[in-house]
Amino acid sequence: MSGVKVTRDQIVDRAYELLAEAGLSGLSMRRVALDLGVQPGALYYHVASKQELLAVVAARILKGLPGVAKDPREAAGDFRSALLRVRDGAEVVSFVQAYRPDLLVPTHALRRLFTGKYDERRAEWAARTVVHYVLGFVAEEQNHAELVRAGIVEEEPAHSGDSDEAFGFGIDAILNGLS
Amino acid sequence: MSGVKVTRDQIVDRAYELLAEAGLSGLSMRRVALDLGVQPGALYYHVASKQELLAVVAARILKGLPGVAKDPREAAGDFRSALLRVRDGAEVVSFVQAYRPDLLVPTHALRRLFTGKYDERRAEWAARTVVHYVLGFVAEEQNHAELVRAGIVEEEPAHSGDSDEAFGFGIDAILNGLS
DNA sequence: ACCTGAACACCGTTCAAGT
DNA sequence: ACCTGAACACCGTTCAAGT
Repeated sequence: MSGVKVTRDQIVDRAYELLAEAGLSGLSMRRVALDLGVQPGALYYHVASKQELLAVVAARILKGLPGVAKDPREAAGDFRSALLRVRDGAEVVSFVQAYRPDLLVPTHALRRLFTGKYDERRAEWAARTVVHYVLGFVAEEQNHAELVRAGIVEEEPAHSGDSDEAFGFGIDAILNGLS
Repeated sequence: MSGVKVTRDQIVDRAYELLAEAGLSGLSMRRVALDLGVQPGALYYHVASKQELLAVVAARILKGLPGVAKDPREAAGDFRSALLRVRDGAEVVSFVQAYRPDLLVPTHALRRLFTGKYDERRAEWAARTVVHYVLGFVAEEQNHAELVRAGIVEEEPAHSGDSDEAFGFGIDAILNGLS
């Protein structure tokens, strides 16, 4: 009836907010449409598919990450922090890395940091090694958090600083081995 | 009408086959029920939820992996091979690692291998570092493969041995840094 | 150009009722 | 004990028709 106008930016904004608030299972095309006061089909005039939408959302998750990082350790930490800011952030970014690897800033930034020590091929591999570790680590953190939230799994008594230490242990080992 | 009997094993078997053949998007409770000639609701007498079913399927994916591996490098390679044998294997195992970490053999095996060099906490961290890397690496490999299969992304001309080399580069660096 | 209305082909899960 | 039938509350995507 009404014929409300929607922009691509509004769609991306709402999708990002839904992801942050409700996680990946709460982010549906139909819910985005409902929140924007529009029929589901209307979204497909602005966005080709949910996958394309997720790619743009992933880019937004990583927006603000330094294109040129100081050192790899800090870059990995910033990467993890950005992922943790949004529910299921690692899963979304992990998918997009396979979908549109060019959209992901951290890999570029890390590759540049290794370009001095290695040839181009190995610098790429080194960057991906770090990225894979971070994504794997945070994916487990967030999957666990989702299960706790759903009441399927009980929270472990281990205090939260523990996972920071575990994360640090891992990248230190990796960066150590890479140099 | 008919009242066909189904066992939990049949359900798990069919779920595993569907995953291997059609990937995670092809594995639905309704499809499993259809293939077994039973109504969807019947499955819930044998299995609490799809998540529980996935946990058992994940255990089957990793079945046959040595509980006591020779060295970490070989253990990591075996782990990757097992994941690659089934479509979306890494994603399924990644989820189950957060759901029921106790079910996963490779983490145990790797932890044991590090128990000599480290105290208990660090041995656990070292094992998880390797596991996170392997899961992250294979998840990207398989996500990419799914997108190629769906025709959403074109296959890259890089020959397949390349990813073996990239994988080896990563674990070598990690294991190097861990010792 | 952009949206509605309505459909298509699906999901996971629950539960009274049947055997 | 185990299954059916049927519902509940959803999905992503397409597309003729309207404005």
